[in-house]
Amino acid sequence: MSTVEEDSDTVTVETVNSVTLTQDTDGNLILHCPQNEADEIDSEDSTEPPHKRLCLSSEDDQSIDDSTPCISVVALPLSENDQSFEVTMTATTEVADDEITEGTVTQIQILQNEQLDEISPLGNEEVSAVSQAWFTTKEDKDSLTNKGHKWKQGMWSKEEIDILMNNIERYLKARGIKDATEIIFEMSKDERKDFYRTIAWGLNRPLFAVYRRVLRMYDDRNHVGKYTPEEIEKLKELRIKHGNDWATIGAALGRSASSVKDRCRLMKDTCNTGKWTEDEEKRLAEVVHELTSTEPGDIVTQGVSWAAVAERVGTRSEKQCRSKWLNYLNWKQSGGTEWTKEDEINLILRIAELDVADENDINWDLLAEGWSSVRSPQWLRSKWWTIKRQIANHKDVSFPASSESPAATVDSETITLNSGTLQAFEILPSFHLQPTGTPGTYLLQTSSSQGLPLTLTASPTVTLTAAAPASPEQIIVHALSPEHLLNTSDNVTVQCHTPRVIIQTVATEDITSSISQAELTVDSDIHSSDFPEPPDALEADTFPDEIHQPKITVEPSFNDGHVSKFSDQNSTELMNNVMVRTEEISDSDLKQEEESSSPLARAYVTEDLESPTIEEQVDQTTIDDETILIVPSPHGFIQASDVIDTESVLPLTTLTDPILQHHREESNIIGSSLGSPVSEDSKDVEDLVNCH
DNA sequence: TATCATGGTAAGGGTAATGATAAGCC
DNA sequence: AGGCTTATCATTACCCTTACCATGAT
Repeated sequence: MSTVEEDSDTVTVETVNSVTLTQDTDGNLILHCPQNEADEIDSEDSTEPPHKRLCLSSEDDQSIDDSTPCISVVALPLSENDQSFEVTMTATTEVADDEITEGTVTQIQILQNEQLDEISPLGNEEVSAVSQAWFTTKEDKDSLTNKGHKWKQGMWSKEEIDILMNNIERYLKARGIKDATEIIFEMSKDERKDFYRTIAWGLNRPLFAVYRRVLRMYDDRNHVGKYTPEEIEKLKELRIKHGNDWATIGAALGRSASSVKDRCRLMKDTCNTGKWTEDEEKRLAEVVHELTSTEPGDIVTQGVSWAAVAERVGTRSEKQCRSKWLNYLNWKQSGGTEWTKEDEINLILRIAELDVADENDINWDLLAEGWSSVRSPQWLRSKWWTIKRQIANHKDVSFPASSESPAATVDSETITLNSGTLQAFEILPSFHLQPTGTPGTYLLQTSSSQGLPLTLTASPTVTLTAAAPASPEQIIVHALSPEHLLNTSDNVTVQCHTPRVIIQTVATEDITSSISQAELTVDSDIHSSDFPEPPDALEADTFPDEIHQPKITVEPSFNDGHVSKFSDQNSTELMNNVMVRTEEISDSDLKQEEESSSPLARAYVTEDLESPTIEEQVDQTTIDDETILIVPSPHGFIQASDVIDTESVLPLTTLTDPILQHHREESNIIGSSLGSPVSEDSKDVEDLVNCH
């Protein structure tokens, strides 16, 4: 039991356990409390959050008066895996920030979540064995690992930086210090005692990592930018004069010590620039193999001392050597193949399949293994980064996290390719693809009148099925009569027998041109009987406050179809997948749409560019992995705020046999126009409209 | 004196972004 | 041929970990 108090006031917050009190940007106080250890052992079933144990009391009953802050407490269980919970407290009378002194915080900030497993009975000695320990040696780390500690490594996430900044901000306020640089660069060790420990609260990083991060952040000689030729010249002189005294050199140049150190690493009098000569490449290969005791043709991506390699190569820096080797030479030597569009899609699919919570958790070595067109794990990682960068908002897109904040994770992934293959790849915010109680099972929620192009099977289970596209360019036809959805129930459960749902965005002109030369694919639901009944948890009571909205549950059944499946075999297998596709249309487009009542302009069609006949496609539906669903949105993706009227979505009924029959007749002709990207001929669109 | 806590430096492996250039397309 | 776009190769500023050291307190 620990006691938390606002030292300047009368309110005491008591809990049976240790708590962490933090403050968010809105000024709300966040009380974070780990569940009592005794309750949490293997308690998957014990879903009762411990918030009932919280109690607020007044420290001094007599002192209660108008100035006593009234604090409301809301307990928010965080997740099923995290036995801790979060409490948001709102004070109705203002609690000044500087009243929360550092001393108070020291008492409050005892533990945060399950990683802080050494609960101190007194509260202020132990915070985290990780964030409070200055450890850099292997023994220290092994020791902590053996005790069951885990900590984060690698690049800092935005969230971590936010926590750090908040901590620093609070520290400054508590001490009445304006600028953190005073503490970091001017104060003596003694004066800033506990500074780093205090600001490391809530961060699951070694104290040393926090220290480094803070130094860099507040060093105004860092992030100065590109070195000018004059600076380079001066740097060379200083180097001769001061050797490896980076601090002195940096001070003379107005750069940080690490900056000048790093810059010097890139400079070598004997360094060539530009294209590598054959001789240089040959030398590099020989040196790498010699130093790593490997043979030409072996794949070497780790354990290379690049400084030593560069020394031996002579004409290139360590960075140049490393880059050349990992991005080209090793791959070339070991008989690598060219990277293709299919590889790109395959990469996206495989990463999606990994279902990792953090991009840093991706094992690139494993992913690259046996993939002949991947030049190295490092290269693959940068390839992924390049793909991601092709979307405008990639910086706002967080990687899907599976367990924390369910609604904000899966639904925010957006990966757009501007190549000719996939126009986009995203899980739409509007769909609220929310994890349910069943692992791997999500609730896909749509707006109320939205008719998704789904194929209904036995009610209430709706089955997503896919026609088989022959290439990534294909759009698969799928539609669902809105009446079906609405008649069935307000909550429709859809089970999807596919590895994943990809929600794809296409521009209006893209789909128009697609339609113009498209051939329709017969809608096939031959797998409908294979699907198990949905768990009860997915029924109507899942979202009691939104029962008027159709809900579609998508249950991915991840298979082990990996590189081997996609890379070398017929591409017809490649996109036998379920996709949810949206269209990018402007508001005026929507308006026009309503006026003209021509939803068929965005019909669900299959653009078959590679399969010669419709029959062949139907046969391929036996390998349904993905389906494309097309839903219009002015944003290119459906936002929660989008109002999607039924009119703007093609109902299933318009894709019944007459149309399909019509296109079946034409398919042999159109199907021969392989790869032709755009056709001005809009006959198919007109046909669809007419049929409607 | 030995040990620990704390703060610090240097080396080097690595990432993310940009620049330069080649290749492809119209 | 020339301009434009895209892909690839090369470069570099910055990031992070590891190993090790210094110093003062206990």
